[in-house]
Amino acid sequence: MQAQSRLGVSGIGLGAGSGEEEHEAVVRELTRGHELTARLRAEALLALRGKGQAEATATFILGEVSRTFTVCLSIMATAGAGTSSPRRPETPPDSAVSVGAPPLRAREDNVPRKRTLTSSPYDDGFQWRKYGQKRINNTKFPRSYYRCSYHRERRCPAQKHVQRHSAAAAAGDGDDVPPLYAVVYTHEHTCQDSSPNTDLPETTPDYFLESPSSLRRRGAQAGAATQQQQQQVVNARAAMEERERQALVSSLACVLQGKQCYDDTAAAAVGAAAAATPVVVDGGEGLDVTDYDVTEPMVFWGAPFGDEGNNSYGATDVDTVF
DNA sequence: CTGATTTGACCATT
DNA sequence: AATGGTCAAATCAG
Repeated sequence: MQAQSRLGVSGIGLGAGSGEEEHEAVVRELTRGHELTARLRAEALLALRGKGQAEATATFILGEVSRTFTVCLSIMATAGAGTSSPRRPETPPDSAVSVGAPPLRAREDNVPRKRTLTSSPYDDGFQWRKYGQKRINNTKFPRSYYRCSYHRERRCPAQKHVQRHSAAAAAGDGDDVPPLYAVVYTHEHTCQDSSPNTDLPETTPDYFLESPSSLRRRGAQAGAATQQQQQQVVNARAAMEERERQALVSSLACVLQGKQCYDDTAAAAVGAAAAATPVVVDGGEGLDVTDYDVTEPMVFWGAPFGDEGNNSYGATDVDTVF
């Protein structure tokens, strides 16, 4: 593919070019591979959506491939850190790049944010629920606001804002290049941290147990469910999710061992749980499928991005800067 | 019937 | 006042 020819011209052959050039070439090719893997992943997930084990297997394997690229890039970044010349930050794959343009001013709320540019903003391994959409000044496409689907029942604070990036799409290689979207993530997911209901307060507000629309509809009715009934619902959900998780673990164990898994129950559950359920392998070590997402290693959590510029993380960036 | 999405209104911040 | 972010009633979809 293109990568090979590029390797050739960049003189990465034995003894050719400086070490720094070689380093940059390797990073460039790894980045390219990472990017292509992300696109393949998006395509595969689209094609295999709802296909149960096949979907889970593809998710897992492509996640592993992606992770491999990530590890290599990480190693290369570490190796390159000692070089004398100042290195600009690695350019992550365009399928999930840290948005490089104008640094963002810290917000009052001090909420950690990360920005990515991706062609598959909805296949990030988490389940999201849209809660708003807004037209942003001087941009062609509206911005959509999403919250983690477990925002309510597990009080997961994760949010993301998705806005199509028109300039990047227009500058693409052709019609077959998928449009890019700027995604801003705020807060980390906590919905996978622990058993779902242990950290709920004794008096869990109705808000966290039932959907707003459902609450509204039932609000007029007299008999709201007792807290005990609500807790039973939470426990039941947690038990169901735990069963799904166990099924996913056993299925992925089959995959890891190169065996076909014929457990229908497991296979069925995998389809439902693959996207958002952390996988725990035998040693009890967390193996979160979502960690393999290309967005993870190339962006970071921490203090809000940047310390200057405007307060609208991405308003103008998305449509005009790229 | 229930959960998800849409969309205009409202609020907070600059 | 302008703008972005969120809320919540209305609506849609399975």
